[in-house]
Amino acid sequence: MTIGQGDSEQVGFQVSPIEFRLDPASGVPTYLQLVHQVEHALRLGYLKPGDQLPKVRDVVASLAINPNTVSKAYRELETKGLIVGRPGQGTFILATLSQVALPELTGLRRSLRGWLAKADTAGLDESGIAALVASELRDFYERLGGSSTRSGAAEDETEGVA
Amino acid sequence: MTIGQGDSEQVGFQVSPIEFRLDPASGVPTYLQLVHQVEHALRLGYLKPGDQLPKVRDVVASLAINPNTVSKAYRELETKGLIVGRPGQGTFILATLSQVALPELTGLRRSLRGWLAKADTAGLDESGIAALVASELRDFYERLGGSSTRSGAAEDETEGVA
DNA sequence: CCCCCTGTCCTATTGTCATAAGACAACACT
DNA sequence: AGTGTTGTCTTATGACAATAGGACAGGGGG
Repeated sequence: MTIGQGDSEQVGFQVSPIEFRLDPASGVPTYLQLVHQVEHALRLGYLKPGDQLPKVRDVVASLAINPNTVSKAYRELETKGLIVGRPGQGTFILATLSQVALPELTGLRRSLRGWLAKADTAGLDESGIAALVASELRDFYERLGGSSTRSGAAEDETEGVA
Repeated sequence: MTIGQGDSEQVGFQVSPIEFRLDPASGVPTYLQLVHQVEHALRLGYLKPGDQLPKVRDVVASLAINPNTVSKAYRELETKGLIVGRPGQGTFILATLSQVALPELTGLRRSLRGWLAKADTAGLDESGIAALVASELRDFYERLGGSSTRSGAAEDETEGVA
């Protein structure tokens, strides 16, 4: 039972490997939160070309928002060339934003978890950690002025970790 | 009498120890960005009770925004009991949100900087780092459900990168 | 073929954000 | 007392976000 169309590859996930969440306190528009979450997943390799995004009506049901809001988010992602919507089938990933190999990313993730545990132990709560990270992240890239140790230029959107 | 503890000297800073910044791409309303920045500074100890915030008209001048927007931010902070506005004088910090002693926070900051450098070297750009941090931060507190693990002191430096 | 599912589009309405321009009230200093 | 500074408030206007409700178009399976 193959799900994939006659395309060159197969899917593997009928249900989406991503689950949207909303943070009403962030102040970020709903449609932008959806956009950011897809972009984040693309950067971290959680989503790859061919993967299917949640169906519009599913997102509507799970988040209790308006179809137009989801549509606006998907439209924005499609404009960027990241996804494509196919009526009757669903919405699918086209490109990737991943920059780092999986193993390296796993290492970074693990050490970051260690730091988080340490921050938690020190008494910082989620807001405090977010504040500290946001502060250092800003300082870090302010000091660099855009020049990374590697190469790479991208000045897309930035998302406050708050 | 005014609220100032001492009456002759309490200053030390005519100019505020905080400087507002705006990120138009974040989607966060301007007035909320100001609110968040003050709260962050309070959590990290950059601002303490008695400190003076930038004058409304100064913020207006430096950020090129409307006085009403700054006023809305300050009003929100005043409602929360964090600051107080005194006509003719300025706006001042009332409470603190700091949760961690300075030395511990400094340690956390240092190891975080190390991690950031490592992530940068690995090829992650600002957006990628923000994505990774946001992802792990969410996972971390999702797993805890709100219960912190603070018991002992943190002594081990986060792995790698000194 | 027909029906259902999918994404997409339309109009209208409501609420919030940000702006402009001006006025007022409390305080410090001369 | 008078002047200038500072925070606060009012009114009106334009833009955007999100909603409701309905309609249309492409694709697949019975």
